[in-house]
Amino acid sequence: MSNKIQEIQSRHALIKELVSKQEISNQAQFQKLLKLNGIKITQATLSRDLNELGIIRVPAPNGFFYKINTAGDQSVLRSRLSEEIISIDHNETLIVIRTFPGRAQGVAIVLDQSNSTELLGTVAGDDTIIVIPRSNKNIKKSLENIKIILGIN
Amino acid sequence: MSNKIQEIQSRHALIKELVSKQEISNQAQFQKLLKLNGIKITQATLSRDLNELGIIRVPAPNGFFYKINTAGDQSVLRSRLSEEIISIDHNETLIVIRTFPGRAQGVAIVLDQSNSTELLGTVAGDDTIIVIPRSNKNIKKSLENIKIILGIN
DNA sequence: CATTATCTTGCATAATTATGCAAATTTAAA
DNA sequence: TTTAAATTTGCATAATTATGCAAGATAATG
Repeated sequence: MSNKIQEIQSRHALIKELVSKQEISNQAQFQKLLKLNGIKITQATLSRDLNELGIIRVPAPNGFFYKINTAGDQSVLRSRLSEEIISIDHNETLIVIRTFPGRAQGVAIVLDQSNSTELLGTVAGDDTIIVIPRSNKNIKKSLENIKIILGIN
Repeated sequence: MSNKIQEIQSRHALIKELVSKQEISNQAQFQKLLKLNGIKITQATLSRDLNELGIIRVPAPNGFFYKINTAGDQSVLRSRLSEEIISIDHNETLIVIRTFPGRAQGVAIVLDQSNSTELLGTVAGDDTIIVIPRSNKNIKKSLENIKIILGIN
């Protein structure tokens, strides 16, 4: 059998399919479902697959279930992040980032998740982000920090 | 020691604080950090706390780390305002409140409806609220005011 | 108060997930 | 094709997390 990559990709596709269609609570159950669909792998491989796909186990009132980690996808966007940004400006107290329409939320999430101590937080609308710096005194430093996080020169 | 609830709430607050400020990769490490902050609990209790708070362990390229679950079951939390709040911070001119994902609007409404003369207004995103104080001069007073309104000690 | 019910926690351990290593397979290179 | 490098996988087990149970603590009730 040639083309291992396709084999893995289709297995990953099935895993994502399954996780989105039913509530799976552990890997043993997951394994069974895969088997029913003709995919036989060990728990070890499944564990690796789930981590690669960013599929996580979340607690719920009635047990646990697997779901796709939304934050995981942000890393993919990071490469094109700078293309979504129109301008970064500031006054004495605030930094304002303008983005393409509908992209503010996505960009803001990256800033939030950077956990930079320079930034107190962000609020994003549709195409505008307001960034609150930790202090007004070195706001230029915060600005530099933002540019680094977003990968802008 | 009376008022167990407060004790638990402050422990939960510390847990949320820790998880949002650093990358914690397992419960043993978590336990140590809590101990450094004067909270001694077993791994079992920590496990229960994390599940109650919807804090999950997510895979990353360089290991695992805990984070607050987006789209967590807020049903449990909905009753307790203070449990929805991760941190309250400020700089010279603004106050920034971080909340659980999707809870910023709900918390902001409480602040808005308090009609406090200390607060000019709020702007809320998904998990961040910006509060604008009446004056920059006594921002700490506004901070206290907010904590009273939200029932935080 | 006294009594009962509810809640919280630790202990010990079960349940579950992650991973080092070696074998097998696949891909790349010569 | 042969050889070498890289990738994938299973096995066994380590590492980590969840939980039944009992004891103690707290809250509720009369």
